[in-house]
Amino acid sequence: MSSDVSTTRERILQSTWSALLDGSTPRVRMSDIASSAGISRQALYLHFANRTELLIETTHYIDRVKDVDRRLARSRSASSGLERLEAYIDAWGNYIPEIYGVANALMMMSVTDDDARLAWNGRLAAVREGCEVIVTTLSREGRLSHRFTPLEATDLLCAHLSVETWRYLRDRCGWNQARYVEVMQQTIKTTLLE
Amino acid sequence: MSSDVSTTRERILQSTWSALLDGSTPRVRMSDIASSAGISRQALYLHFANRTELLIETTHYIDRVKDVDRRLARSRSASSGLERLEAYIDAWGNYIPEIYGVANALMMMSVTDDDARLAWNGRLAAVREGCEVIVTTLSREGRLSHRFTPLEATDLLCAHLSVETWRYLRDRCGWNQARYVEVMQQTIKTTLLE
DNA sequence: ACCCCAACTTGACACTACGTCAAGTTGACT
DNA sequence: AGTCAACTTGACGTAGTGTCAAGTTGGGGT
Repeated sequence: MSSDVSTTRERILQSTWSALLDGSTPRVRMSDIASSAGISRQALYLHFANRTELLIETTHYIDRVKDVDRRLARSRSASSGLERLEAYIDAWGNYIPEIYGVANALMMMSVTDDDARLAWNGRLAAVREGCEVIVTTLSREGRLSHRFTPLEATDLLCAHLSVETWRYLRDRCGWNQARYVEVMQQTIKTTLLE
Repeated sequence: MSSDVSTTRERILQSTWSALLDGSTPRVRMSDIASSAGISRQALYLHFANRTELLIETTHYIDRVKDVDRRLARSRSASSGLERLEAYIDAWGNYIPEIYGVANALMMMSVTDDDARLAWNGRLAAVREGCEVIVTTLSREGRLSHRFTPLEATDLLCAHLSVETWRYLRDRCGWNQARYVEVMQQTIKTTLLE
């Protein structure tokens, strides 16, 4: 029945998330996810058309479970540009660890799979939109550095807050999450503000 | 004869480089490289043990052809930390476009292939060593920001100069190479210096 | 009590790309 | 004329994705 379907579906999504969460596994296969969800590999395809769709649905699952909207709400509702910036860095910077595994898998699929590329571009566009609002607010308040155009400032903010930069400092350099956010707060403000 | 061997080998390395240089190709296959070098796919394995070895040898080929040592010499020979930093950002920032294709291919192989991972880690270690010298010099001169430890400053410098950040600003945001270097010069100095 | 149907299972297969193996061919040098 | 290194062709093994076909199973409706 339909409640069974949704239960299995949730179990698959949860398994996908878990499998990708601990970056230890180099490449999570469909069969890994299936056995971890307690079903056969072929049964995955009764719920998701292919690996890309499964990954995309998993990002939506994480957004729902971790309530990404609530996290970002504080930034949107802040009055000053500076408060918005600080809230955004905090919210997004602390959200990256949650979606990193799936994001990374999607990024790698983007090389060969158009759907994966589109989906990942969509996620980036959403982050960029958030950055754009902040930069516009800062610009209007005259707090934006004169060294960049608002467009460049948005690009730079996105680059600082990219998953790749997070991975570099966390994985490769061994920073802890709190220090990562702290340094990003400092660095981005030093870079972007007048 | 041996001069033929070296000619074929060079032709393979050149083909690999060219094929990876225009990021348009999603994933360059061994057969692509072979036909572009005018030999059979199997003949590649007479010159290189596997795809990873071919990629690693291609990075060395590029280093040789583009004379990476000469490019970095100006940074090493500069007297002040600031001059070293500026020369390094210029040299490395303008070297990234040359090795990006191969670097990216190596990074992607690193997920599944240990040799690729080791080789890429080695390249990063070399860059990091360069960054470390600069940060140490700046620190000794008292010009380093008090916001970070020298270790953190080195990490941040590496992150700013990472291939990933270059790709983000160049590919995704469409920056031109000159502006990328210019903004990196500004941003890194604003971030790291007292 | 019976049947049905959706969710699942098992097993087989096509596809791609890497890497290997074996049996030629070719051409320059001795 | 013969040898050897560089190359060719063709076949095969492997891993992982995705597809197909033929069962099995258990809960619900009649």
